[in-house]
Amino acid sequence: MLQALAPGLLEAREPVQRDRYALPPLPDAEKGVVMRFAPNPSGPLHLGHARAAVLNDVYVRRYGGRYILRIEDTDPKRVDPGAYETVPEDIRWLGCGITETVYQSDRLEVYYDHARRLIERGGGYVCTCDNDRFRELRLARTACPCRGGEVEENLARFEGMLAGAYAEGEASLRVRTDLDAPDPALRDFPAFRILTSTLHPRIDASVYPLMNFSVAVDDHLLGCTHVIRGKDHIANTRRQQFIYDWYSWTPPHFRHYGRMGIEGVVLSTSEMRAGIAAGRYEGWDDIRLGTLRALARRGIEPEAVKRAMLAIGIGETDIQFSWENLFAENRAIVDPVADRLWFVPDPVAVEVTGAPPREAHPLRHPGDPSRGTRTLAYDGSVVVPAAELAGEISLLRLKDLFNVEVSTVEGRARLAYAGDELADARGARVPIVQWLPLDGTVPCTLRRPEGEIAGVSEPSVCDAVGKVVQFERVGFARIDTAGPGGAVAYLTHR
RNA sequence: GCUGCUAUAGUGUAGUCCGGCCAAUCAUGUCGGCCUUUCACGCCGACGACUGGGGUUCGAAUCCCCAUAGCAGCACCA
Repeated sequence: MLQALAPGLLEAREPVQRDRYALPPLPDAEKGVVMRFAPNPSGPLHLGHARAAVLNDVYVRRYGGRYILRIEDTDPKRVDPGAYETVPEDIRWLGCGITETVYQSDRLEVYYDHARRLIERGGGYVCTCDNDRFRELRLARTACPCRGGEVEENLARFEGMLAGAYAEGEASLRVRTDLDAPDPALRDFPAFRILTSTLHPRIDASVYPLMNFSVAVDDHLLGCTHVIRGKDHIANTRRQQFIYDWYSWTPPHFRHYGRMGIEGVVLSTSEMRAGIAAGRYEGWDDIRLGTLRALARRGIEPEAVKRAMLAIGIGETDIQFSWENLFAENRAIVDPVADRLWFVPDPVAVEVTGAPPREAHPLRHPGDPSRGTRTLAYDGSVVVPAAELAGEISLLRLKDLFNVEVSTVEGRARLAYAGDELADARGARVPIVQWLPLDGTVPCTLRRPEGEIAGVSEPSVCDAVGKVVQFERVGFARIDTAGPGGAVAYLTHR
């Protein structure tokens, strides 16, 4: 219509209707990309990891190419053996298109070999200085005594490190950078250390590469074209640049997104582990945690996480992640598919007078009647939420049943049949409440981060185990377990 | 302290590179209304922001400077 009347107007009014989930283009990506997600296997993945995993995944899908999952397990102190299982599981749940998985602990010889080459090029030296001493020298922009050594000597000392000639902490291999670098963090940073006090769960080793070395070597060897990571790595990117320079390698394109704070949950893996050990949390999927498995348990769809991350994008601004935004994404996904079910919180049993038994047939989904109805047999007594009887209410409608008058006799509420007409309830602007037959309920606990709500649900809750349903007038919930003895559901969000 | 990054409504985000089309986009949120046998979904409307101060310019959210704030790094962690 408008198109016909004023075609020009329509066009003018359409200013780049940008896709909320679109990401900016990557440079030099037209011929495909190689990207990686490189977590430390210290525990299950959380929302912070999801951002990196999703951003990289989406770019690989967009441009085509390889997506490497690189397990960065070069610090045995920060390896949780269980994470070798849980990390890939979480990645699978998120739906990332990983094409290959690499374990850094399998590649120690590669790193040793490159260490030798670095030394040969004059880019590395074995340092046996005391830590505090070195720190002072670095701040003073002064070379430490080890820095001037010959290549042959450094090579020999490095082999000594590998052969066990030095104890933990006695020697390290440093990258020769620029002592005048304005940022002290860049001056002759370490590339390898000796660690014997903690055993590695997968390998027998005592000389480990540090992150900046192994990451630079792997990114190059694995052919990474683009690296997207958090802003906290900016200093590392600069450090790694020195390594690329020593080998005359072309570095990948780097992109750093801002810090993401998450309201209300613990994100630190060590803190979560401590809480679980202390019994404060039930496990890694405790719904008060920010792990992906906790989200899954609550009924958050991976696609919702993905969309929320894409909406945030790769901006360099530090942001505060808001659950509201994630919930909105999830609601949009779940609302069209979730079956409706009645959950009566804090149920009160009440007798209803004046109406013979009959059946109610609420729709499974109001937007799709073809999905059918459930059957609830009213036979004279019902349970309703206590909150509905609390006020000065004189009239209610039992949903899909009939209207009732509310009265109080000797301190107890009683309901009396007040007609079938929906219009009466509408006209009186009276609440339409969920109810259940007194003898046809299953005990149901609705668990939320803020606490549990005891209630009852209709028996068909047992058919929905593992699914997200909508408890009408309460919110969406994932049915965790259910049987004749009772059900446990987790509130997803309202 | 040193080094660096960032700064648009409650939250997220577009616009910033290449000043004017920005009396600033979209989403979410909150409030109000409509629809509806759910307080869901949908629809309509309202609310709400360019950190501050200088400068350049006919014109600045956009460029420059200063200030302020937040964050990060300065680990033999990733």
